[in-house]
Amino acid sequence: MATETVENYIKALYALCRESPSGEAGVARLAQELSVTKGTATSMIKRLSLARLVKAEPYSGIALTAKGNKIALDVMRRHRVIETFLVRILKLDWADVHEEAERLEHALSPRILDRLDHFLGRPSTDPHGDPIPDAAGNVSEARSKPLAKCRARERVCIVRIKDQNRAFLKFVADSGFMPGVNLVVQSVSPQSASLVVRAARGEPVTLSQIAAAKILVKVI
Amino acid sequence: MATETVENYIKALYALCRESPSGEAGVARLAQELSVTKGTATSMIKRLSLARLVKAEPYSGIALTAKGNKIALDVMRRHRVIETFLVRILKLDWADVHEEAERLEHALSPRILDRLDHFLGRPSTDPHGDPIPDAAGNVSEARSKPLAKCRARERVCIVRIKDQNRAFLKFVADSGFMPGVNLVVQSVSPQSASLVVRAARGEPVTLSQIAAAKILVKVI
DNA sequence: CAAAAAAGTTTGACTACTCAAACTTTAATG
DNA sequence: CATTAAAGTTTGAGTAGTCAAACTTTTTTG
Ligand SMILES: [Mn+2]
Ligand SMILES: [Mn+2]
Ligand SMILES: [Mn+2]
Ligand SMILES: [Mn+2]
Repeated sequence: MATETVENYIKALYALCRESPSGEAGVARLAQELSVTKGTATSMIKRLSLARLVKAEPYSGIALTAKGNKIALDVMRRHRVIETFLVRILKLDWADVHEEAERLEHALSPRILDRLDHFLGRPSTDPHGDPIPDAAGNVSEARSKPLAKCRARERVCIVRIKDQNRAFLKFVADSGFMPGVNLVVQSVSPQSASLVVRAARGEPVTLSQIAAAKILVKVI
Repeated sequence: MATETVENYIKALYALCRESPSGEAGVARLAQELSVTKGTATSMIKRLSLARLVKAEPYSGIALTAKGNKIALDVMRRHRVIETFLVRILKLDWADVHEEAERLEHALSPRILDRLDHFLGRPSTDPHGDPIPDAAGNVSEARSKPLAKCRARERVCIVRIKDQNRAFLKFVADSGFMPGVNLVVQSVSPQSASLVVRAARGEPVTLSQIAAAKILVKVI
């Protein structure tokens, strides 16, 4: 079994590879993500490479192998099932569960994970709208686009918040926004790089492009 | 925060001190309990001593300090709340939950522990009848005696099974015995070091003194 | 009580993980 | 394209935890 540290590196690598156009991660970002020095990250990459969890050439990009990818998906599955449990059953705050799941994700056995998943009714997404991979590692991401790309008068439904930052999640929730909530885009102002949206029975809220880029929606 | 390893040592020390007449633990038993060598245990004791979690003189007994005691009770609280959750909510087998809780007990934050405890209705004992310390570290052990000490025709109620061994728990459960179950002692045979007991609507079961010593009961 | 057994300690070595700091390679930019 | 800046690597050192094996102290027991 991969150690907690290895699982954290693999999960970070997965995310970095996703968001990089080349599909490869770099040591500097990885180190930053995990709050370790570049040297530490380099030596871990060497170990992961030896264990065939990543493919990496010196001074070049890092990519997960199939084995590494499966571990990343397993950890994400545990993380998201736990978040769902914490919010739905234990009524923890939406904004707090990420940190909690960050530790618990390493302590769940396959048996407990499955029971928990079953108890929750096999949820397909977590409280933030992040898709939950199934036990085999299949992820089905719902089609969506950033709210920032929407036009005035569009009617959309929030499907996902792509930021685990507590303050941001707090702000989003306080504005009445959550996956499943319907919005109307009232106006778009490219000059001020912001847009005004309104939930079903809520006040109009102004969002910067940056904030709106982290809210994924589908047209209804 | 104490590491997972330290928590396991402290918890083992707590149990060993309980069951020793002198109230002190020894390195050999500790090492055996944790499946490490005596040398490893010795060096850990030195570290725990430096951290003021135990009091220990070379070649003499080991005792927990107040600080160490509180950690032991915290870990036991987490362990038992988790076991209760696993059995009551996730429907895991009585005999399996100990191993699972052994890992999870190190990953629960105070916040999650409290929510879980609240969700379960602040249980006072775990599925094996072990008392759950409260958040302040108070334990209230129900008055009880070993089934092995009972006389023929006594009517008793099982309050606790003092053995986490899977095979033993399996046997006990298969015999229909659990905390809360009422028993009648049908006969006691000192010669064969065994006794025959019967649950309300169950077959008579023969138990060795050794097995009966691990089943705590109260007279009804 | 002397010899053997058990309990406890020390030493040297190893893995996993980490940092600081010096160093090398690659990328960016005037 | 020469010079910085950024990215990546190496080295030396340190902590946490572990083992094997030699050693010392205490306890048992014939
Ligand atoms: Mn984590
Ligand atoms: Mn999430
Ligand atoms: Mn444990
Ligand atoms: Mn128990």
